Amino acid sequence: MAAGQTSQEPDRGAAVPEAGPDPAALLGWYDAHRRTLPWRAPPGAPADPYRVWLSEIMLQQTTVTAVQPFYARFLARFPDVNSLASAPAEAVMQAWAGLGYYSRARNLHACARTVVAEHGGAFPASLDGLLALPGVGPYTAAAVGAIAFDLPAAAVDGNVERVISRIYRVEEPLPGAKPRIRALTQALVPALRPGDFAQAMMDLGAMICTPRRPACGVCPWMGSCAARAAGDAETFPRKAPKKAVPSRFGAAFVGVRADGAVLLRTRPPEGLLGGMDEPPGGAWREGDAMPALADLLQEAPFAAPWRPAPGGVRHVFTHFRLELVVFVAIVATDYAAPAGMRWVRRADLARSALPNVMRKVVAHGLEFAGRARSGVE
DNA sequence: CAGACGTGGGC
DNA sequence: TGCCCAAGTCT
Repeated sequence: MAAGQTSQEPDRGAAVPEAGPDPAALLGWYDAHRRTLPWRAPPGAPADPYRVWLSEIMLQQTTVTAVQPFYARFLARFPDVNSLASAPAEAVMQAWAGLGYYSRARNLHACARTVVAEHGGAFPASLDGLLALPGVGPYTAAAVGAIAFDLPAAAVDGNVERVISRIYRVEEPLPGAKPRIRALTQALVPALRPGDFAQAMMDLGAMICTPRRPACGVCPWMGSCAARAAGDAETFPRKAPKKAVPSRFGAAFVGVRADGAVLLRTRPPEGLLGGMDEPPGGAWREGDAMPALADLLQEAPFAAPWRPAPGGVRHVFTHFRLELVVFVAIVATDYAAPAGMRWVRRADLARSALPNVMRKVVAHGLEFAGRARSGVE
């Protein structure tokens, strides 16, 4: 659609919805068009709270496509809350490596242990009980409550914010509009099938009421949508302008043993990539350009014949861009790991808790080491 | 409450 | 390339 003007008031002449959105109409659409997802119980079957909770945590700020393989592997490895609670933290971080937002994994593990220690292994069936669990906020508590326990809770995620802001043409930008959107949503939650209603709202947002080019022509609520009537659905929800993301620069040091093993350490438990593995690295400094190689080399974790691998590694985080020079040094197989670090054999790298940015660093360093050893450079 | 917190895909 | 987006939570 044409985006239309961005600062308009409701058109006096525009068509106006004849009635409010009907939850039953949405449920009817859901029964016919619902997505089949691995964490979803078949129609009419009760949902497993553990699986619902696990999927909701994984899906926070993460696409269904990205979650699917992680969910399958994770569930195979930790089939129930007891197996997760009794697992070591490293195993959980390893299973989460690559999914991002690693505090979710820490909180997931803490949550499983809380459920086992304080709730006898059963998830609390109340909103307050769920909300008290680590990593469970207003959205997740409502989603698990509605889907797994039939609580008439409003699970308001990004999909629902988009759907509701269009239906009612909410002019206030996010995040300020959240309380209003939540109240508007809560008023629609049906006493029967609240879990299906929650999932229907998400499917509607994901399949029909999409951020760009919404398929208003096949929407079960098209007759009740103020934005559709005004022809500017795509401009909702209104959002506060974003800030520019700064760049940071630094060095990573990939120590490679003659037998191919790589030197890794584990990051501190809190903060960026908390609890995840990495090759040792220097500080990441904000700026406009990469510091001189000689300056970066000052931060080498130990003395070795460090050489910069051509190209480096770029990565984009939510709040900054990162550019790393990857220094590589090949050392003897009997070289002892410095304090706080360990040698990880090539075959074991896949089972380490390397976040993707650090996987890129290791791959880049190993590629250069391989070429250097075969004398191809 | 604004900022921290990953990653990959679409356009 | 760059910007936006995706089932948020915690501090």
